Amino acid sequence: MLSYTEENYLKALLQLTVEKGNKEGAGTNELAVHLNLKPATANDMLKKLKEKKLVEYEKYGKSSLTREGRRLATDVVRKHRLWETFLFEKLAFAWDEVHEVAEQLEHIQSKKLVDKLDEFLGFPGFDPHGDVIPNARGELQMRSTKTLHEEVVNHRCTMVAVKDNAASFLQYVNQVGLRINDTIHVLSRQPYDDLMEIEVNGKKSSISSRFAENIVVSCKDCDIAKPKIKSLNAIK
Amino acid sequence: MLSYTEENYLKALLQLTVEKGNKEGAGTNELAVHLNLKPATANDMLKKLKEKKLVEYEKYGKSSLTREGRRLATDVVRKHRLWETFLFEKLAFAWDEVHEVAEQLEHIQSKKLVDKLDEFLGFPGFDPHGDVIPNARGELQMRSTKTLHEEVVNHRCTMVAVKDNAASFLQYVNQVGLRINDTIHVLSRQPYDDLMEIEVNGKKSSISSRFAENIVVSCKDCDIAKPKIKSLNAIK
DNA sequence: AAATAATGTTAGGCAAATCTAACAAATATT
DNA sequence: AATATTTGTTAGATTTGCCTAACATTATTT
Ligand SMILES: [Mn+2]
Ligand SMILES: [Mn+2]
Ligand SMILES: [Mn+2]
Ligand SMILES: [Mn+2]
Repeated sequence: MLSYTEENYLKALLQLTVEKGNKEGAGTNELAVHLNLKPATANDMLKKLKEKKLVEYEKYGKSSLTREGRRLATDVVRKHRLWETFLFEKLAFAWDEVHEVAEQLEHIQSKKLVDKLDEFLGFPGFDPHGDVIPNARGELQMRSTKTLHEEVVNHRCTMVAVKDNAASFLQYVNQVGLRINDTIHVLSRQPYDDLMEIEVNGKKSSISSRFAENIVVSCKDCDIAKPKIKSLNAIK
Repeated sequence: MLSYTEENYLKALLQLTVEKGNKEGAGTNELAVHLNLKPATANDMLKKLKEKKLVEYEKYGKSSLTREGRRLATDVVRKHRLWETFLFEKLAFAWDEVHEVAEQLEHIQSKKLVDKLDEFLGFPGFDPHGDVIPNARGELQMRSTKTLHEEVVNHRCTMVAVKDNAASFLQYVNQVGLRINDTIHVLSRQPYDDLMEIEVNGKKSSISSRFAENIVVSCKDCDIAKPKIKSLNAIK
């Protein structure tokens, strides 16, 4: 059985590696900053989790999760996102309020509770921020990581998720009138500072590059331009 | 802010005093047994909670909650019972499974969550075991503490709650076919060992005194016999 | 009243998770 | 290459919540 604290370290490592596509692993300081702790503390825990065979750690190297560590971390993420969905869908929390409470709820230990909750919510695929909810087998599907910042002028794309879950950013997104699944029309982009003008539901807004980098989108217009079939291992 | 552990001590004291009508307070050993800890540990915590003005404690004396301690403890009980109701009503948990999970959920800190949950459940008055759910102001109403064991032969009474929340007892109650709000007809009682014969929903069962002592009932037949109005402070 | 049993307290210790301060290694800058 | 900066490690200390073992007090029997 993992402690509340150990679960948080595993989750942090998952976010710092797999989710960010950072294949080499996370550094001790990086981990400490992410968890709001001192590097010395993170260092102790990395050694402890290595002992438990949940983390691969070598002195002065980058750390990453073992298969077992990743499984456990994914389960914490699954619980986090199911609870966020519950709070949002059933208890009418705003999307900028769910994360904080889910940080606590994700540590409740009861297989049955998670499965029943999943069922009660109708086996949702995504949480209120558009993030994929891992399935009961602990598998986490990856999704488009393309951001609005990379979108082409004149294309119409769909907002699928937000990258930053901080309440301040989410409230700002609300203010702009953007919601998951909305269609965004990119009207223009200033070459100097990448300031974009967009239109959503008939409303025009100017958004900074920092803002645009935190909106994950998918775009049919782009997909048509690219070849549809990525024939990996086609030969052989 | 209270720790998980401190909350458990306050809740234990509430259960050992107010709920059991034990006005003088609870002893250190008693508290330790209730929490599955050693007396030395409970002793440390009593001193700590006295410092925080949540508990009244004197060396070699009985301990009890201060007004503030009682308020906080009642809030934990409120959360526990709301979560039990959620698990039972919304997630289809059996009544013998809810307690264990609620022991964890009761420590989640979010005023908004509790209020929203209460609303979502339709402001329930009782949990799946028939226990009163304290209101949002932290007030806990008292209810009948009369047990089936004290019931009169030939009377018909209503099962309002169970005293023992252990899964083994609750499953036994299921087996007898008893549920909250069922009408119990007391058919007979053996003077030697108080073994009772009862009838519920057309089904007859023999129950031990130990069993009967853990079924809380209310009885119209008895209430009619007694005077209805208890004129406290009638004079003056 | 004395002996016994039950209950409660203290001292000292341990493990988990955190910190600070000093030091070491790796990386970046000049 | 030398220096400076960033990153990582170690040692030692602290807090919380728990324990055991010894001792003290209170309650119950005889
Ligand atoms: Mn979140
Ligand atoms: Mn989320
Ligand atoms: Mn319970
Ligand atoms: Mn209950």
